[in-house]
Amino acid sequence: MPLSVDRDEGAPVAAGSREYRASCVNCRLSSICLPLALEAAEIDALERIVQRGKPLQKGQYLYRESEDFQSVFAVRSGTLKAYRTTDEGREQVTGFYFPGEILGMDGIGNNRHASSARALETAAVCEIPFASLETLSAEMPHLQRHFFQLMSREIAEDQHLITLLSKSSADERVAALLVSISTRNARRKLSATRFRLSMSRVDIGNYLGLTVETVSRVFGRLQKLGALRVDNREIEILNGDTLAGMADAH
Amino acid sequence: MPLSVDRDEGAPVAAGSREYRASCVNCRLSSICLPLALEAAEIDALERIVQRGKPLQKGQYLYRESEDFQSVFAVRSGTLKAYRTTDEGREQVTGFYFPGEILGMDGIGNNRHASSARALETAAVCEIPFASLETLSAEMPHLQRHFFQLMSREIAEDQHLITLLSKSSADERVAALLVSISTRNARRKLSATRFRLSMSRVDIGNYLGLTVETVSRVFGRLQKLGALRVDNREIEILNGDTLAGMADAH
DNA sequence: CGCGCTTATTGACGCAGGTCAAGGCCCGCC
DNA sequence: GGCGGGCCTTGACCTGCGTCAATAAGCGCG
Repeated sequence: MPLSVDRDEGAPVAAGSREYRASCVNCRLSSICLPLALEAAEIDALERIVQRGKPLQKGQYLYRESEDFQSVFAVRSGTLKAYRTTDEGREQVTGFYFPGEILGMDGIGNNRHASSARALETAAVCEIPFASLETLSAEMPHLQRHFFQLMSREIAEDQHLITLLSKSSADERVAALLVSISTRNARRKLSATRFRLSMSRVDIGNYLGLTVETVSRVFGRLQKLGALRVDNREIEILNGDTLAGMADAH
Repeated sequence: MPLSVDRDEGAPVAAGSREYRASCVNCRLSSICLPLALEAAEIDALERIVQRGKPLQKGQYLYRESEDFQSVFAVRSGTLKAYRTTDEGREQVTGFYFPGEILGMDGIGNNRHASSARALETAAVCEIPFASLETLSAEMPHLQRHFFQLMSREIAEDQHLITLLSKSSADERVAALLVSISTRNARRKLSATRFRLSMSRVDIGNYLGLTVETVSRVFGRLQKLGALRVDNREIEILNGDTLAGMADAH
């Protein structure tokens, strides 16, 4: 019996049509995605540049490494992973993206995507053409600031992951990921203690610099400790403090 | 006998006064630091907001984690390291910054510095108050774009480091760092094959997620392979191809 | 509703790199 | 120029996680 069910969160509250043109105004995620300080007219202007495509199926690419960079994307529903492929063909997952979060910003630097992104489950995204965003930012200080901030936070998060990879044990890494997912769920008013992982053990391991086997064993250990209940991809956090303690130990 | 000597590179070509107000126009690093497309009037405007402080001595802080964020900084001479301290007091070096490079951008996200920065040797920096930079960016599209690009590249570089930490052996990590330093030297018209490391083995190890002992052993191995000549902090790259091959193996 | 594939768990074993310890060297300072 | 404290190297040993292998448990699909 599943512990929880994720629903389609990005959809405007009272829309439900097959049309993909939803509005930021009605979007439940706008508080995460947009600068709070925008005024109605500004949201309107922004709204006009945002494009909505048809949903991505599980496994479909949103963009691929070294493709021309045109847009950044906001997740409306579902989860995506971003990853880079090294010359020798190995993958490194660089992030998981949940509803309300923005991805693709690593492509701005040299006008081509520095990573690939694909859907971990059926997912919908808003496309934000970067050229328009730049123009608009020059006119709307709040928006400009917001994007500087978003990018800066991405840097700070990457640095957090760097620290994790460089200094933490397998247990600490997994705990940190679970805490991160839990926190981000809470931000989206979902349960912080029960959720379904949208990513496989392989993806988790890849992201955290561990093998599948190790991830699996860590889940086992955390369960034995009573911090967690794991039923395949369903997770219940039984002791958030223990977990948080491990997550930023060291 | 030292293999090479680094000189003060940031100084304007023909200045040499004790005054700290130098000009971007004369700065030999402007091609790295500034957007190429700026016009004279624009450089002038930028120039007016840039502040130059007195040089930092080795070990001095440029800024500290969780201090109020006011400015980003461009390195004029010397080298700095940026690092974060985890709750338990461990350090993680997140980057080394050479002349022409910009640091401090991770503080924009929540108006406080996400890392600390200190000088690895005597160093001079240009301070760029971020509020002024924002205002100016709104008026100068090239500048706005330049900063978006700088931040994006920082993200891409962090992701590179993530991959390195997650997937590479000790040898590969050290090789990658040396290649990176070499490339950045070349960009600044310094020797790509002979240079003096401004950071200690401890810093290198910390940055790469290795212990000092391992770093030392790797230097030994690379030397035995004939890829390198190491004399304390003096490095001579004897076989760049071997090194580059190792750096992005995997 | 059962076949086959992908995903996850569990165990046995080996090794890269961490840890501990000892000794040498560089460099600033008196 | 000699003293002292950091920095670097080297060796011996240990361990956490990777590797390999076998089994089980989910899940789409006919």
